[in-house]
Amino acid sequence: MFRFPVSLGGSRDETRHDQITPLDERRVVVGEVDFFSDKRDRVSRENINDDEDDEASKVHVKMESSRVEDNDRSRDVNIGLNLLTANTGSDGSTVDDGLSMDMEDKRVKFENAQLQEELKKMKIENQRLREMLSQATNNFNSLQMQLVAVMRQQEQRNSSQDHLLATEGNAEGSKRQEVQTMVPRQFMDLGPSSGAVEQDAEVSSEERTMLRSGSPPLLLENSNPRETGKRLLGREESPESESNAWGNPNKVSKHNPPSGSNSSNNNNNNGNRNLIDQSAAEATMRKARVSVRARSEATMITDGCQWRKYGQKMAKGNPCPRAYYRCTMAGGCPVRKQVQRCAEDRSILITTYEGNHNHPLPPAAMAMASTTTAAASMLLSGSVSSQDNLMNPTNLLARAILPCSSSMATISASAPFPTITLDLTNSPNGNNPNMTTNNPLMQFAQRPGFNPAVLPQVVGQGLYYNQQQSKFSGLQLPAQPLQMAATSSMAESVSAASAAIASDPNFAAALAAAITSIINGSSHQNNNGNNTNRATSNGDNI
DNA sequence: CGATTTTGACCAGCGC
DNA sequence: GCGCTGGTCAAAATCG
Repeated sequence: MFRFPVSLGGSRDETRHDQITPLDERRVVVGEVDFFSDKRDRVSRENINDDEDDEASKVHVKMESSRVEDNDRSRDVNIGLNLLTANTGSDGSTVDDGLSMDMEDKRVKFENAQLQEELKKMKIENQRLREMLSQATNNFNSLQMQLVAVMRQQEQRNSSQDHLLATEGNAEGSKRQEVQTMVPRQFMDLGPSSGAVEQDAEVSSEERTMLRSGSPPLLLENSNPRETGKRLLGREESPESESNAWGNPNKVSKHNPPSGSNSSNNNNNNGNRNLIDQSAAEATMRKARVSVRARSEATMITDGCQWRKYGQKMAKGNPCPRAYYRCTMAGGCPVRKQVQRCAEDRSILITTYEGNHNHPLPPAAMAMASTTTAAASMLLSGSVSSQDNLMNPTNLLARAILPCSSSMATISASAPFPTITLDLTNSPNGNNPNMTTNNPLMQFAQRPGFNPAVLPQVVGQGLYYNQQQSKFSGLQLPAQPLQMAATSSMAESVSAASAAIASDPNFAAALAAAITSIINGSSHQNNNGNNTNRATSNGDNI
């Protein structure tokens, strides 16, 4: 377990190495045998550097082929000129030139055929290498998930018996078994394919209604029905993307009283369960909000995404206006955020994220997405029970996301939306003065030149899971065991952290230490007297 | 000229 | 029913 972050990063590197090395070797074999000699003939003439790597040589191959064609054309041109000269002479010379031209043409055609054949081979090889790469990536993900499952098992073993899950009855036990088997499966499904997004869009509103009708009130209360009716139709997003927009659950919630009386119906729908789970999780994730408090003089924290401001309002009780932004990195991306300065301390910028990106993200933006997604998962997973102690998954996950989060991650019970607040202001009146010195993250954050507004990127850096991952992270479904929610959230958090290690070498050491401390601490965590986390479930459902 | 921001209007939920 | 509020829209203005 201690080696988890390191081994993950290492495994990823090794995986990459394992992937690349044979590929490179293979590529060298194919490339050198097929092209190198041919290349030398021309390279010697063209003074092309022989020290190119394989990728470059691949590109160069294409250039070579094109150059060959150019040379062929030039030959043709020269021949044509000769013919013109010859035509001015005797007929015999014309015949001779015609014969030589045929020979030349045949030779050129043969060379072209050879090159095309080699190109075909290269394409096939390239395809095979891609398949190998994707397979290796899938293997990596599955292994990662298995690791998370193992971690979770160990955590369960170490956790006390009065865990809040015990309150959910014995039936939970069987569900736990399901969790441990389903989670890796889910991760296996997190491949690059995006088809499931469309699948979600195809889930009928009735199914969603049934699903959500069994939700705890938390998952239902946040109806945002503004986007129903005419406005819904008038939105710029396509109907398909509309299903991913955060307005969609509102329509559903309108149909569903938050009574939770239909939960039995949900249990009867095991056939469509996975599909429904995903869509509902997605909807749930959209409703959850993650608020990041950071000290920044800028108007907006840097989170790597492209945002377009679509509104500004004066919020009650705050002299500072609240700005509304929408993600513009992809058309129909449902992610939005609100930016507002804190009324009490205007140096604090409060950024509230909502929704999940439906498009790949650059590394910097992945950070925000992964942080908010993991935090939302954390929030929702912890919302199932009113019991709150250190064994509550909320706290576990808070520690996973922010090892220093015992006093940094708070969940609002009063907000109209379930909102988790990641307080990165590190205010002097913080609850845990030792936090910043004991925690690698905060040590990192305290480095000179570190912008606290970018901390979310650092915390969640690298979780390159798009919609698929978001769905996975949102598996906190009403009919799903809480354990599953906790596991998935934990998995996501760990994934985010491990991805960060792999993607940000400068921060690898600090994060590795942080994650190590998390994992290590999970086995004996009830002792934290400094925990002041107000991780309470949203009040409406309690 | 396209993208982004500004800003007033509009809509729906909620409380009284 | 009315007013308040939060959230969104969309035309105009601005920016690069």
